[in-house]
Amino acid sequence: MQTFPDPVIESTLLPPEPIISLASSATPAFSPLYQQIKGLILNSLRAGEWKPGEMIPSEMDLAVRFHVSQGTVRKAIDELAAENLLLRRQGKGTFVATHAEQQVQFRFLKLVPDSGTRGSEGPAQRDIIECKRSRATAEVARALALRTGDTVLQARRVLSFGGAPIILEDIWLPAAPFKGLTAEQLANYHGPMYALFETEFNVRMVRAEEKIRAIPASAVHEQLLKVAQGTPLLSVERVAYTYRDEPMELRRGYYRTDTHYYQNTLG
Amino acid sequence: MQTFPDPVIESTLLPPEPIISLASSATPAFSPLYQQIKGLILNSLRAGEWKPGEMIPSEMDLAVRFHVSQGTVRKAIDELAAENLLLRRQGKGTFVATHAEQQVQFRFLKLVPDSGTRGSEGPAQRDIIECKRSRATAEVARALALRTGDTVLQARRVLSFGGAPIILEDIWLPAAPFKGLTAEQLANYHGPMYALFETEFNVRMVRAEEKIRAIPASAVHEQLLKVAQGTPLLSVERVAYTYRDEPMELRRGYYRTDTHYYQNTLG
DNA sequence: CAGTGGTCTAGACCACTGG
DNA sequence: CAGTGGTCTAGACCACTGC
Repeated sequence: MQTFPDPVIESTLLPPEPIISLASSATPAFSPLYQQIKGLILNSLRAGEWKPGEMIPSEMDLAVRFHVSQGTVRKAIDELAAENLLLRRQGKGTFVATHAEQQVQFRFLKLVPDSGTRGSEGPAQRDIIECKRSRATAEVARALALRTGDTVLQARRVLSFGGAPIILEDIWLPAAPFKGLTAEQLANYHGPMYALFETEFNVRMVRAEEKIRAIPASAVHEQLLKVAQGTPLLSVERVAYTYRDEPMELRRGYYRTDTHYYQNTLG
Repeated sequence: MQTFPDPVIESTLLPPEPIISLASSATPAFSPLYQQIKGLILNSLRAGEWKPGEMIPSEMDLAVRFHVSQGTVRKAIDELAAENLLLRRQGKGTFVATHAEQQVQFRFLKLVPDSGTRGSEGPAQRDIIECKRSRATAEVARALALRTGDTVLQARRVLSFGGAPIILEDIWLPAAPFKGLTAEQLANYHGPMYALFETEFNVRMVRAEEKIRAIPASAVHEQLLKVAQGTPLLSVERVAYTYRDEPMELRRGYYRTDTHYYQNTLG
C-alpha cells in the first residue's frame, strides 16, 4: 500500500469483514494483501455466501468491497482458481467450482480403460450394496478426526463400466455434518456422491489424499467384482477434505486393473 | 501493446529472437504476449542457453531483451515456475530446475514408508542388476516414439530402503540421445539417474505419465524383491518427457506395498 | 548497499459472452 | 451493446539475499 490509505471495510449489507492491512511494521510473519483477500474470499465460500455453481461478484465489485485494486483481487482469485475452488469463464464471470458439472464429474477418479478414454464406456453404474449407521473404529476415527465409537454412516457400493463391475468401494462419513442423511437416501441415490453432498449438506470436497497398494482379492471381492480370490487388486484409500481442510470422507476402493489402469501425471 | 510499438528484437550477442507481436488483426488463434515470451524462454532452455541449476537473466534483463514490460516477463516466468521448469528464489534470482538438488531428489518417486516420512529410512541404495544394449520391442518402440528394432539401452535395478529391497525397475532409453552412455557407465553409477542425464547428456526429464496396476509377483520378483510368487505388487509404468515433450525414458517399476504405499494428492 | 524477486496500484485496451 | 475476465504497461515500494 505504501503511500495509499490502508484498505478498510465499510459497513455493508454483508457481515463486516476484518480490517486488512499490510502491517508494515516489523511483523514476524508478513502476509501480502492478496493472500488476505484470498482468505476473505475463502471465508465467504466456507460460510456459503456463494454456493457451488453460482457466480461470485466481479473483480471490480470485490475490489471495491475490499478496498484494494482490481489487480490484487485478481491475484487472489488466480490462486483460488489454480486450486480448483473457483472457475473463471471469460466474458461470463467467476464461479464456485462444483462436482455437479458433467466435465469434472470424475475429477477424483483416475481409473481409465485400457482402450478408449474416460467415459468411452458410457455412464458409470452405481449399485449400493449396503448402507448403515455404525460406530467408528479406531482406524476410521483417526482418518476422520473423530473419536472411536462416534456415529458414522457407512456404505458399500459397486461401480460398473460397460456392464462390468470394476470398483468396490467402502465409504465412511461422519454422521454430524450429514445430519438428516439416511441410509435409505444414500441407497436410492445413484448420481455422483460429491454432488449430493454439495446440494444437500453444503459440504464440498476440495482436496483428497490417496494411499495406493496392491492387495489380494478376498471372498468379498470374488463375489462382488467377479475375480478369483487372490487376484491382485489396487487398494485405494482416500481421505477427502473440505474448504476448511477438515477430513470429511474416508473411502476405501478396490479396483480391478485387468482392463483398466490408474493414471497419474507427475509434474 | 495497443498504442505502444510492437516489441521487436534488436540484434544482440545472442542468436536473434523471432519478432513478437500481438497480431491484432483477425487472427484465428490469438496468443497473448506473455505466452510468446514463455515460448522464447522455453526455446532457450531447450537450446541449453542456461543449464540446469544455473541462474537465468533477471526479469528486467529479459524485459529489455524481449522488448516487453517486466510484468509480462514475470507472467511468463510464473507459468514456467508453476510447471517446475524454473525455480524462483527471492533476493537471489530465477534458476533452471534440476533433479540434482537434494530437496527434489525424489520428486517423481511417490512411494513412502508406512511409518516415518520420505527419506526417514536413510539414503536409497541402488543396485544395477543388469545393463545392456538391445533392440526395441514393438511395445517399447511405441512408448518411446521409436521404430521397432531401434537400439535402446536397457537396465534393471533394485532400490532398497533401510536395507530391504522395495522396488525393481526395468528402464529403457533410446540410444541416440544418450550417445556415449555405456552399459558399464550405467552399472557403476549409483546416484539419481535423472541427475546423470542432465549433466552428461543435457536431457532433462520434465514431466511423466504413470499407469498403475496390481499384478502378481513372478519368479523374478521372488528372487530380487524377496516376496513369494503371486504376492500382489504395484506395477508402475512410467514414460518421462523432456522440454520438447519427447518421450525419453520408459520405466517399469514393481513396488512392494506391504511396508510402503504410493501416495497421491488429488487437487 | 545494490540487485533480485514480490507486491500493489492505476489506467488502458483486448477478447469473449450474452441480451 | 454493456459487462465480464484477460492482457499489458509504467512506476513505486517492499522483502530478501549476499557482499
